[in-house]
Amino acid sequence: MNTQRPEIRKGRKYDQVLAGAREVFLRDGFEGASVDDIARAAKVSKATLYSYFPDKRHMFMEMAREQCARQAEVMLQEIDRTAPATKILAQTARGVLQLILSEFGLKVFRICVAEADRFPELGRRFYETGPAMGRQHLAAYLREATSRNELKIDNFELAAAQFQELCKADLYLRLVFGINVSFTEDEIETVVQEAVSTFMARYGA
Amino acid sequence: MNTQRPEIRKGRKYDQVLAGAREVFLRDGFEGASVDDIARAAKVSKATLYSYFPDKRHMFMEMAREQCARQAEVMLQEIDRTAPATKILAQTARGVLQLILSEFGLKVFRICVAEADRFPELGRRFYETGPAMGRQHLAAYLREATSRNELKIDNFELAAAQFQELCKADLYLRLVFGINVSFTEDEIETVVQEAVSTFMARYGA
DNA sequence: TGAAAACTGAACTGACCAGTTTATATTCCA
DNA sequence: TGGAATATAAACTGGTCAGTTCAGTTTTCA
Repeated sequence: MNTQRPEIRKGRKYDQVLAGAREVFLRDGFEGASVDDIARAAKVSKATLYSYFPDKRHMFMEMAREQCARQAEVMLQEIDRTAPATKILAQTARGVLQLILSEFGLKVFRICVAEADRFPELGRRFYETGPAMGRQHLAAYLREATSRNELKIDNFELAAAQFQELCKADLYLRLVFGINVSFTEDEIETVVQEAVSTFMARYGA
Repeated sequence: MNTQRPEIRKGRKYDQVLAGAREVFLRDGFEGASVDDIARAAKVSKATLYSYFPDKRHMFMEMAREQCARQAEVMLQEIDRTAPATKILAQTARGVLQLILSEFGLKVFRICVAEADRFPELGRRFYETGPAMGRQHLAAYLREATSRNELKIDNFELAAAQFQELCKADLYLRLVFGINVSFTEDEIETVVQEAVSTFMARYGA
């Protein structure tokens, strides 16, 4: 998936720049963020920014890529792969929801959706390092569980995609469109359990 | 749901204006669309635009609201409510997919997602006239079918939301992030059938 | 038919912004 | 320690855009 190493990094203030970019992009969105603001937030001159990145878009893309990688790593560590399927699925569902319901997850999603047709590379990269990556890991698990007769699945990729979608039921659109700003543990847990139940009703052995 | 009648309509060129707004907003997005372009496309002066709408946002909102209502109406007419559940669900799934995979559906979704936090009313209205409306109709059907023992459901709203999400599996994110521009009938039909199968596995009587 | 309502075009205001340039200053390391 | 790499501040270019204003024209309808 790692298309190629861009190796854009040059100087000692690179991390400051990414931090400033993260702060401003997440606060103001892509169009809303001004490069001058980012330079100010990063305590760096505009010329320095432009020595690291060819333009604002690449600045955003690097910031998003780096954060996604970080978040994904956290999520994978938390999962206990020896437990029974219902437990693993519930853990996975909680992980997915924690990520996509977080402020970071939501803001990056918004920006990537908005920019995906003016800036196709951004959309593609987000899809691949985000949802597609998660789905692949999940599909791999589903294949394992099927091979030891814990689950019964033909189309692993689609089943994984279905599970991901089931996790969002009710909650995600309400968040994305600003009906709710956050949810209680109970609301989340209900959706998690219902997602697992529906999934297991179809795919349980 | 109809918060209040705005009754903004004033003059004889109102429909031209909405048509121009639709053309330009869907082509260029919200930020990308310029009011001068809309005026040009609508063959109307800018001053006339601003006599109908207080600002660009309200222009967009009216356009979107009117289109959503139109699309929803079409969808509801197509459904044969006397058929067995699997058939009705499959029809519904096809309807949902046709709408959300359409150029219009996608573009409006993109714009509403992007603007939802700068312009909360837009997000709310889209959610209510779009996904929430669809879910309500579906939940009402699920209640009927449960009462005649065709289905077995406790939480109608959540089940409806689950079904809506199942319809999107795999396809929707690939469209939103520009991995695919369109899908074959076969791809769609597979997702429809799998959505229905999973749903019925859990909720079939 | 004539006055009121709606519309026009074009200029204007006031603002914002991506990306470049340049002369100068700081930091690094061989 | 001195040259190379890196960073800075600030001005500048060339552009975009929402929304207003106004003098003048067209349409409507009583």
